[in-house]
Amino acid sequence: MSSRPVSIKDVADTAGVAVGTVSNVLNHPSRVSAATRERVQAAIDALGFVRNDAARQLRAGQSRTIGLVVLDVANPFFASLARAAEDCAAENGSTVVLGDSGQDAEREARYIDVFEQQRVQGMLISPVGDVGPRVEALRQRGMPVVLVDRVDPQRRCSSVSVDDVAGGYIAVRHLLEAGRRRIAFVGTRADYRQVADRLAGARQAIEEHDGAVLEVLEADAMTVLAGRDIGETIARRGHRELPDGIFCANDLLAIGVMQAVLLIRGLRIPEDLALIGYDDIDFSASTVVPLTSVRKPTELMGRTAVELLLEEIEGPAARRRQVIFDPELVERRSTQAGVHAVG
Amino acid sequence: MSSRPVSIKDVADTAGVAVGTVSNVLNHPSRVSAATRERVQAAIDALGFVRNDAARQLRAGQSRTIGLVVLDVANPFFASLARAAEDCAAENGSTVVLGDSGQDAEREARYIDVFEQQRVQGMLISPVGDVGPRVEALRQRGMPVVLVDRVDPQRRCSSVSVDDVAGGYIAVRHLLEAGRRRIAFVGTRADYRQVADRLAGARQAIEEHDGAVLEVLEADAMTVLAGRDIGETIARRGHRELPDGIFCANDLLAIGVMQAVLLIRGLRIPEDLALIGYDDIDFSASTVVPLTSVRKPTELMGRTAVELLLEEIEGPAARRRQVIFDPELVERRSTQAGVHAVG
DNA sequence: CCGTGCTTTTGAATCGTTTCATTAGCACGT
DNA sequence: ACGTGCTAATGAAACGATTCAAAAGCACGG
Repeated sequence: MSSRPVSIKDVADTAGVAVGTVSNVLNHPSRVSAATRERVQAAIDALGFVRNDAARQLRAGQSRTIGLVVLDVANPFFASLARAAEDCAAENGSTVVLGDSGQDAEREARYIDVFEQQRVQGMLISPVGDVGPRVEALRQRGMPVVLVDRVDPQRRCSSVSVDDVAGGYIAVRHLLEAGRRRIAFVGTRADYRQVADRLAGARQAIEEHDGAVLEVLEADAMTVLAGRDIGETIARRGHRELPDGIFCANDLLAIGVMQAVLLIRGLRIPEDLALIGYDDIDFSASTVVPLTSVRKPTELMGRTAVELLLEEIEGPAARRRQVIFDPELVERRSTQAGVHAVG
Repeated sequence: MSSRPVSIKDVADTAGVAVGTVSNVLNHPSRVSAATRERVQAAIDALGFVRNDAARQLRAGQSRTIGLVVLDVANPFFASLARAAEDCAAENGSTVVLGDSGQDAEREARYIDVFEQQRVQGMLISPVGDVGPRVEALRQRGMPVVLVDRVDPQRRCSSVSVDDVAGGYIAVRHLLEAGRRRIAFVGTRADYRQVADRLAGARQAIEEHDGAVLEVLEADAMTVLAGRDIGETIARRGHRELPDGIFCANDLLAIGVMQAVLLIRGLRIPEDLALIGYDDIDFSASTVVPLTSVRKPTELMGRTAVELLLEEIEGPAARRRQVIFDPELVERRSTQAGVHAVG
């Protein structure tokens, strides 16, 4: 039974060198002669020595860890953002540890506290509610913070986010370019700013195009079921009142709409009706008619967030930057051009 | 500009007490008089003191953190397992930090190393490949480890996992109880043990039931697309060769099969064909015909994993336990009883 | 005034590493 | 033999918290 954890001192004794030498083998191998290096390495292996990060950090005053607090790991957006952040951090010799707040402000606070006590190099936070004061306090104590998927209205810290107005614009312009003119927007009642932004973008695209009209349909929720309800009411309309292009505020709604219009009325997508969603969830590639969608540049966001953070870690005086990405269109069959059955 | 991080010494000076007293305020408030406690607290607030976990840990020799290494945070199973583990850990005064190996053995190894250097209390690992030797080494150095979603063949450490044979059995028995007799199993060629186990369970249920027959259909992959291919070949069969119950090795396959049989042949689910999947992914509740599925007791697994780990942390001599859960059936319309159109 | 039995406070020692000024060792030219 | 200029190795100090034996403070009875 192992009695006591193996320390650098034990290694030094076994190898017959001073502790400083062992430390040098670990951190500055070039300063140590090859022979000694080997002897020390042998002792390390024999004893199963593992560096104590607490002591190392205490002395160094800094760790090589980045804390990432996300709203919901189950959300593929955050999952793949985390993946990208980890990759980028690894390339820079750091490690990302993940905390899942689960949309709970209390848990979020706990993770922020834990990470601060652990003296992480910095934090990436996708905040639940208003973390303004909290972030302000962190910054005052010199902790670098970058907001993810949210901008700081007061520009106190850097952030990466996505322009949902641009996303809505892209989506509807795509419908217009495919020859559609009677466009419907399906979303909830501005619960989220995001929905309102997407609608604003949609309006903008419509206004730029003579003869295009936009109709707004309000769903109960952002779910497949709510989408199916909307789809059913659309499917029951007379031929003249049918839209020829539908933009849904997220993919779940779009999938619901698709299920309803295909099955109830037997409408054809995209011939009778072009359909576009938002978020590009995994499933959208696998629907009966593969769904065109708008997606955030997730990997890019993750990498950029880490880069902004490292920038600030290296030069605390660095200017705060709000990086706002444009989302990108993912074209699939649901909006295929050239098959519009002009009615 | 803050010059130097605030230490317990600074707090002591400001409050006019000794460092030991400040430490006592933080860790054993009852030992300190109310007046002093208040004075110290005021100093802490004024200076914005945050405990240095590295120093604390160095002295204490142990942290209050549990490391969780998962195969893929984007997988909802792990996401919700992590959530449950966090809850359970929080109730016991610990915090879970998450590392995503992304099915990459190298990243997995990195996280295990980092967590060991951080001297976490213990680790929960859902291993990529064979972590036998690695885990063995960890254990030798006294690091408690619990495997998740995998058993250690050599029983060296505790584990929580799911009995996929039982899952396959439950699924097919459910079909049989709904009056189906010509059952088809859709899966891949034993890529994963899991698929083989589910098939074994299916066979077992069939054997217990006179007059029931099982047909095995081999898909190219565990995807919606592969399921659609299988569904198409089924849909093209003559009436007599049609199965009346299909068990798919996962929900994606089942969804593909559903798309194909509904659209191509216009078969009715569940009247003509009962369909059951596996995993109970979010989407299965939202398919055109809501899909019956088999799910792992995710939350229970997360909590149990943490409990086993804590058990071992508290009493390193505790017996290793392999906890194997039975999966549970989630009934939805795709297997609804009493609507079988007997052919 | 002093001893006794409390509670409260003190501060040095400790954890395991890194750092860095110092010493040791060695080769070479004079 | 001795200084010079290297490289390699040494070991004490420092990081910031916790712990704990010891000291201080206090109330009270004799």
